[in-house]
Amino acid sequence: MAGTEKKRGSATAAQAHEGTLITRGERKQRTRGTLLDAALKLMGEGRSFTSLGLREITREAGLVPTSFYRHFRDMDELGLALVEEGGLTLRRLLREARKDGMPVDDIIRGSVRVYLQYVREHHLQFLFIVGERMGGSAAIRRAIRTEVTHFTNEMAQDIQQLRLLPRELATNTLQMICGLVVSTMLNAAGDILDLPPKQAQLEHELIEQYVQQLRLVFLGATQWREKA
Amino acid sequence: MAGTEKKRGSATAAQAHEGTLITRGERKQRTRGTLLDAALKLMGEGRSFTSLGLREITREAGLVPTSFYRHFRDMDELGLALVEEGGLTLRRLLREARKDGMPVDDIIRGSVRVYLQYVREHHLQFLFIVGERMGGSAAIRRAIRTEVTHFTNEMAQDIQQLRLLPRELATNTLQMICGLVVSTMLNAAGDILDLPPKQAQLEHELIEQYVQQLRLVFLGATQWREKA
DNA sequence: AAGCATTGTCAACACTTGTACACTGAAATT
DNA sequence: AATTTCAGTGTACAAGTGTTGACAATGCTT
Repeated sequence: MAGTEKKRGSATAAQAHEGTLITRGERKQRTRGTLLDAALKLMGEGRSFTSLGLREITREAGLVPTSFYRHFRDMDELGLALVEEGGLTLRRLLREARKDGMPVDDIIRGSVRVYLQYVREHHLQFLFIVGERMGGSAAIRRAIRTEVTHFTNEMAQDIQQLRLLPRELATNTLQMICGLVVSTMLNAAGDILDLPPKQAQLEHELIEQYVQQLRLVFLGATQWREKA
Repeated sequence: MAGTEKKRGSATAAQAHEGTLITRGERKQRTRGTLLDAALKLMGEGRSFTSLGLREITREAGLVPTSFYRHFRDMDELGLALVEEGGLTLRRLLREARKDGMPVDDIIRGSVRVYLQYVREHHLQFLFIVGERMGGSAAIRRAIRTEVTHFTNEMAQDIQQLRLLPRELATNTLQMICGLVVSTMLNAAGDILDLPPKQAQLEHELIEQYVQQLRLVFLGATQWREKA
């Protein structure tokens, strides 16, 4: 599953003289990417991944149907590749947030703003993750769940290191809290991406609601006392 | 959409003498139900609604494909009927909870237990609602959202009447809180229904996590102060 | 009792789908 | 320079799809 790299090590005199580099494996990965992008694009047009067909995707990618098999055994395998890609996108979100640091005056509102901008920048990936998280095939749901759990744990770790919450919270508790935060934000992503365009008013209300929800969660977190 | 009742009022000598009542409209609604059940059953076997076909459903229902059109214009319309059915199931949940009253010693854990039992009793409906809430067709997502919003508002009303939270909370705030509660419980339903069977350990941990999350939310709610 | 309305059936249609197999051309290996 | 490997092509097929139209049976109306 991970490490489909072959070894492809030696790399003799491959990408030699012309501008467009041409080593074979690279070309392969490129059209593989074309397939993934085609799937995402179709989802962007309102289709759900589950309803996509192999032929539809190769058509969109400008390939002949049978080429599909050179890259994926079936649609489920392509879906798993998309999950992996999406997982990477999630990590990058945390990494960037960590680097930039959050606005200190209103951490939560700032975070939500940054988050939603990020969601929009990668809206196809989020469309896929949020849409298939509960509706997709068993294998894909499972994979997404794993990815989201990892994300949650990383977030918990970050919060601990940045001391954003009282540090007497047990690790389990912290994870539980982050689970709530993450599911809320995935929910938010789904709602926002589903909004009819150019509805600034509705959008603002939605955002404000999610800001409040997160405020509530963090308020609860600061008051939390471990059970007896 | 609502009120497909025709008038069917007069009801001459219809359900006359035999045990099985046979009035025409009744028969129709019965096979209509068979179609809905067939769709739900197929989902229960791991398929997602979006991936179901009209033929598949009539086959499962023991009908010929063309009969489908006597009841629904297309799959989307059947989906909307399922949403309506699901919405009804949600209301019943609130109604029963209201009637039974909650255990006073540990309201939250009790509620979660009752809720999850209810989810299991109607697992097909929840499978559908939770699964298509973010992944289905635009029309279906919209309908589910409406239904969930209504549910949320009813819940807010109940909480207010039962004085389960400090009554100085603004209506908006209360709805915001209930929104968080509802999305958390839908999330819970999705997780629980996706659990491999006979995994009592995992299940218990999951439940405990959701109990804690709701505790956190209510803790935050009792501490909430309206913004300036 | 006669006529109308409507649920369900049957046969057929034009497509689309996933997959198999043989083939081509060029990159990679020898 | 000769040979092997393999991403991408072309053709073909069996199976499944949504939809049409004409028809049968039976409940409902008058």
